[in-house]
Amino acid sequence: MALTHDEVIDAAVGLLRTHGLADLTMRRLARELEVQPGALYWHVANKQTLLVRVAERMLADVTTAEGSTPLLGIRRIALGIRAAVLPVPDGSDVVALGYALDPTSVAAFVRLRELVAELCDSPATTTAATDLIVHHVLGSVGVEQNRRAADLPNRGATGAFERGLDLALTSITTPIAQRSAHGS
Amino acid sequence: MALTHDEVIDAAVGLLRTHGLADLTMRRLARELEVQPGALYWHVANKQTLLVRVAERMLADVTTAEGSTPLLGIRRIALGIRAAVLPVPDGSDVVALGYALDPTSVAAFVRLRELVAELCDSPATTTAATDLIVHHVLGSVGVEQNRRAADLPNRGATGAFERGLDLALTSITTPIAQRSAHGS
DNA sequence: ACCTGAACACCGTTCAAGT
DNA sequence: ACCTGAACACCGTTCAAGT
Repeated sequence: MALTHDEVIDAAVGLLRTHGLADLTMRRLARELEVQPGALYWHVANKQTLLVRVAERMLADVTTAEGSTPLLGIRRIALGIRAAVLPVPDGSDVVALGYALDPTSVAAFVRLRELVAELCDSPATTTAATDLIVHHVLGSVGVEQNRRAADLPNRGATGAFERGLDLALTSITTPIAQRSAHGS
Repeated sequence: MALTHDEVIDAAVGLLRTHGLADLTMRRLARELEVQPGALYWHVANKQTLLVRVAERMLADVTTAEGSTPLLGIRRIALGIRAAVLPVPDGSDVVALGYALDPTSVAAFVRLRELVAELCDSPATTTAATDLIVHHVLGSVGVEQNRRAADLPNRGATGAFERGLDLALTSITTPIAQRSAHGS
């Protein structure tokens, strides 16, 4: 019975989850699915777009349920994304690629931006604030995952992440009144 | 005459600058230096540590000169890191790896943290704020570089980056008084 | 001390040809 | 429509052996 696109993506996520990016190869994936490597290219254009779909799938279950306030909703989604990506080796690299190439393909990112917009006074500020939060989430996870892969300690990473997130959130709720210096 | 460690790193930076990570291979590097691939392993332990040295070299010339105020100094270093990394394809990936594995190996990161510390009331806050800034810089550059590599537009990227940076800086100078909601 | 030669176990992608 | 077989042009790393 014929292979489907979804089976390919599911197998790719499984491979990433258990072995990391170094072992998520087209050839290994083909072996897992018991087809020849060339068969995959009927279902996906190339490895890059495969990875974008993998990112989508990884974040598909992040809850975007209504919260009491926009700020709490933002916080919950940020924590949700972190929780979804952290256990998947090299997950932050894959999701960062997806965010760069197609930020609207992930519901959690779209919902995050909507909630941020409720607290911002212009689309430009909304974009800047959303990016700040997403970069912090993916950057933090990336550091943790790179260190883990190199057998380095991650002491206090969760606390540091949450403190950084709160700083970012503080800046969104701070009126334009107290603005810091603008150089050059 | 014998190859030196520095010649290897310089050639690696050159390869990255002109062709990106996909073409920065140990074999290609060896060809460039007119040696056999195995020869490189006398000078570097493996590709991963080579990349960490490449990151160091990329940021070696970022100016950490004294500014009038800590805030302006932070801003200048952040812009300097961005300017150094942006023109090097996949530079943000390489530097992010370096920041994760050995954040003290880059003078610009160390100086950035010192300046942030002058505005923070605890080491924990200093860490969170420094990470927030670094993640924003590298995340922004990463998005731009991934999009460029995929022939996607980067309209208004510089402005969006600076707005995000200013949000992050605002949060540092905002007293603990006006703190945003803390959930769960 | 520094490098070559040669091997080992892999890659992503393409494409004629099969069913 | 979907896949095989086979090829093309590559990878990182190791290590005996040479100088």
